Amino acid sequence: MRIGKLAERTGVSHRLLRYYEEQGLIIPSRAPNGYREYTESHVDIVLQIKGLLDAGLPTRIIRQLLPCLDRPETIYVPNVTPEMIATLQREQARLSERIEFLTRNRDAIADYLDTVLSVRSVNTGAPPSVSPAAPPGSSSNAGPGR
Amino acid sequence: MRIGKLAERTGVSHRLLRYYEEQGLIIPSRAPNGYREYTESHVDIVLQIKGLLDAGLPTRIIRQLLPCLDRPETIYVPNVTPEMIATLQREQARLSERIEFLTRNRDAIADYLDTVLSVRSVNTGAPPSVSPAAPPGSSSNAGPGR
DNA sequence: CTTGACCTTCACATCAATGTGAGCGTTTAA
DNA sequence: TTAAACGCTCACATTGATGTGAAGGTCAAG
Repeated sequence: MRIGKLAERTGVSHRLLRYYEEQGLIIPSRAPNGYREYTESHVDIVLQIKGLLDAGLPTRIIRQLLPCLDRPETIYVPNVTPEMIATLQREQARLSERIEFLTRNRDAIADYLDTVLSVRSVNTGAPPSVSPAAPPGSSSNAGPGR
Repeated sequence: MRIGKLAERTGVSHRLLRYYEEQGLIIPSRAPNGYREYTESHVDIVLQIKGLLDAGLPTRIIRQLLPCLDRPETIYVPNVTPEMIATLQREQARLSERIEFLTRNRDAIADYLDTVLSVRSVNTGAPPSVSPAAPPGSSSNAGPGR
């Protein structure tokens, strides 16, 4: 399929699809006339990219992650360097941290909503307290942060 | 404390602390000479902001979230509008989505690492080469629409 | 053949999060 | 009293993810 169709299927703009390509995240083939040609699997990949970007990961990392988020049989890359493994482990830890942090904050919001809604429905009495989320490991983030 | 101390305590640069202020995320008082004066609780708030930013939330949203993630005494339920509640509920859902997505991806990375490491420990010969990019048949995990 | 939809590249614009530095005032300590 | 260290504002620079538009090529339908 061509770029317009892929944009429609994924909800990602033409511009961004070209940007992803420029960043080395997708590599469409070209028709004789120069048009980009995408396959069905590109739909999944673009959705994946979109999700990771939305999750706050930079393209630089996504580029490294993508080959590892595929089906098990297709994934043994010949030249898997120790640095690559280290990067993945780091990123895995980073994701865990992020997940924890987001979870704590989501729960804090939930508590807040509970409090507000219950107080609202009763309209009097001392407002209960919710505990805030402590930020994770905090300073000196090794990787080049965003 | 003044801005230098806060920067040191939080690992956030002077410039960013002023930026957060400009964005309405922190509101220090001013000494007679114009210097910003921060309290102890600003340390926590800045750490909180840092974490949320790192988690991919924009300042615009953080601004709305912060009053709900604050210290117990401050949760005195101000004029909380229905729109505010709706925003929070939306953001809560968004956080949940993000958490799920990140979790799936983290687990996918974990699987990959497991595979690679176990293959590595058994592997005695050169692994067969594989097509460099975009192997067909990907359906591992489609991103959540948004 | 012309029109319109779709594609191409190139390039400038924008927004958020940061960095950096200039130019100037304040505090501190030798 | 002077220098170092710190603070202030203003403002331009940069990076990453996007938008937008110009100038033009391809192609199907009228």
